[in-house]
Amino acid sequence: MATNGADYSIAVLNRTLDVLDLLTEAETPLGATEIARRIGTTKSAVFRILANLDRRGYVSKEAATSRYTLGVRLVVVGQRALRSLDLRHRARPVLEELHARFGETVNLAVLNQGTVVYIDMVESAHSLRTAAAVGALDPVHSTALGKAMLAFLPAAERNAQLTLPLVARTPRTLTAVLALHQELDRVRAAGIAEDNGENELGARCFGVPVFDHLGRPRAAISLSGPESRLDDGRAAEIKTALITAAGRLTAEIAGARPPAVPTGVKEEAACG
Amino acid sequence: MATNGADYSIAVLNRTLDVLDLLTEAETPLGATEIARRIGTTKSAVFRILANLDRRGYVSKEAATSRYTLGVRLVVVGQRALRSLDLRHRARPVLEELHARFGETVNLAVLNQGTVVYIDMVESAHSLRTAAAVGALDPVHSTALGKAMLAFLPAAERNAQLTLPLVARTPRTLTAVLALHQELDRVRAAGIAEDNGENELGARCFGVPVFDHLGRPRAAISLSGPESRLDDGRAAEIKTALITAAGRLTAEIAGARPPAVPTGVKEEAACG
DNA sequence: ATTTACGATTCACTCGTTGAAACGTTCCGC
DNA sequence: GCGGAACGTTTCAACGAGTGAATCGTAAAT
Repeated sequence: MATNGADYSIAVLNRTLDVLDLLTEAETPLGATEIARRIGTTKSAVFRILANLDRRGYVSKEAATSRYTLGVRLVVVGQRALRSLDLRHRARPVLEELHARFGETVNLAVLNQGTVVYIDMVESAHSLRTAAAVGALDPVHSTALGKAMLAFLPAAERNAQLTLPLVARTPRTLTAVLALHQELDRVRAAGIAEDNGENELGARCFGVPVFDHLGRPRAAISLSGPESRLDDGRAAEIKTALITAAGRLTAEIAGARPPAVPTGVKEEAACG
Repeated sequence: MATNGADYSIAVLNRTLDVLDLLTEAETPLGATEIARRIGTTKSAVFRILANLDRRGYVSKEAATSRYTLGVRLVVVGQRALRSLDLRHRARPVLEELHARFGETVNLAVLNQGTVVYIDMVESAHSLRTAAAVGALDPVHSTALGKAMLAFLPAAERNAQLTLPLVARTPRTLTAVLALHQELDRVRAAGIAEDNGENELGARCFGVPVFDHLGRPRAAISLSGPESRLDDGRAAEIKTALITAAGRLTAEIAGARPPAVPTGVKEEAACG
């Protein structure tokens, strides 16, 4: 499809975001030349962009080495972004309730740029536990959270969210697109996604999508823990509880909606 | 002085950061037209900027109303920015130690764009306590943290960090530039800044700067609480402990340095 | 001491951002 | 229910602005 091509794209702006994204991934401060090389531009362009970002506090230049890091202003903006996610506020009590009932780690995540972004969580008190962090990222295809949202996305968008090739996080990760799509069919039928050591060996996770008022998956909640504690005996109860919880959340953020398993999410524009 | 004028300024980029800064301040989602009006540009420019930011997840467009909020990607970048502040890691034990000893709220902050940015804190366990949040902002002129850093900044930069007019947070806030400079002279002489209800009535706070290897104030730590508990009796002990703690931190981040009260920070380039 | 590589700076070119104007839609008041 | 206002969206020609190749000075590497 696409009348597109280059939309409303602004070159400088995209390069700027490339710089920020690169600095976000980077483990260590980066120099202008290296940044230019990695994002495929010239030194001078990057240099000027960095000068602008620095002046505004969005990046920080190490005085000694002239290398750059993410700036303090991004902490301010990021915290503000986090607090303004009202989804997070509404989900809190639901997460806490699930945590109280099962004693395992409970997560809230959204889909962003083809990755799962953790927005909130309540960690298990067990010493052996799964743990994520706010703002942390995980692949869509190897997590219950990702698969839960993916499954209920219109087919076109679904593919757009996949980063090919599907990297194997563990030997169990589904790396074949076809296999993943079949898995997503199962998820859609069951209303719940499952991850058995596909993202991290020994960890099991159940994820359920939360929908907005248009019936589009806007987030997902999950419960995760070591396989040893999440045996099939407990699984059934947990799954039911998750589906109920997600339904309640959907009902709340969507206004008034069928809270149960949404069965009818058809491909593309289901306006019937 | 300035050969400047417009430096390496990039128009689109500055406008983009204006948009982000505006969305950061905003309490509610904003439309393109309103943003344009507030930052003084045309609708179409803002619209295109927003389209670009949206595509990258830096802002989020409410599907229903076409109004914009800070995006999830900023949560990711912001959390990363926070974690990459190694100052924060190093300061943690110092903050915890001060908190353990006095049982009051202890803060770590840096100067950014003329405001105090809280980077980390350990909150008092008392029910009546001062409380800030990571990423929160406060004025430089009304806080002990701000005054502590301001006092040791070269005169030129000091003025650059002041947002005039100095707004009165309380009746006690110093709003006269001259009075503030006199206060900063006292802070410089004492090596510690004090805030007696200047930022919030009933709250008292002591702040000490932390220096980098060039002797420039890079951060400040503070201890704050209700005036009722921070009486002059305890103040002396607290002040000494703060100065010692900040000295230790300075020594650590600056490499090896005179950890005690830095007395000789002269105006401009003190390379003697 | 020599070399290399980096950050910083310059400048003419031209490509891409600009802003005014117009379109379609939604929302409000009458 | 109807007019109007205000919004988000789209278009387009013009010129201002960002580009990148080349250069300088400096700091690290051999």
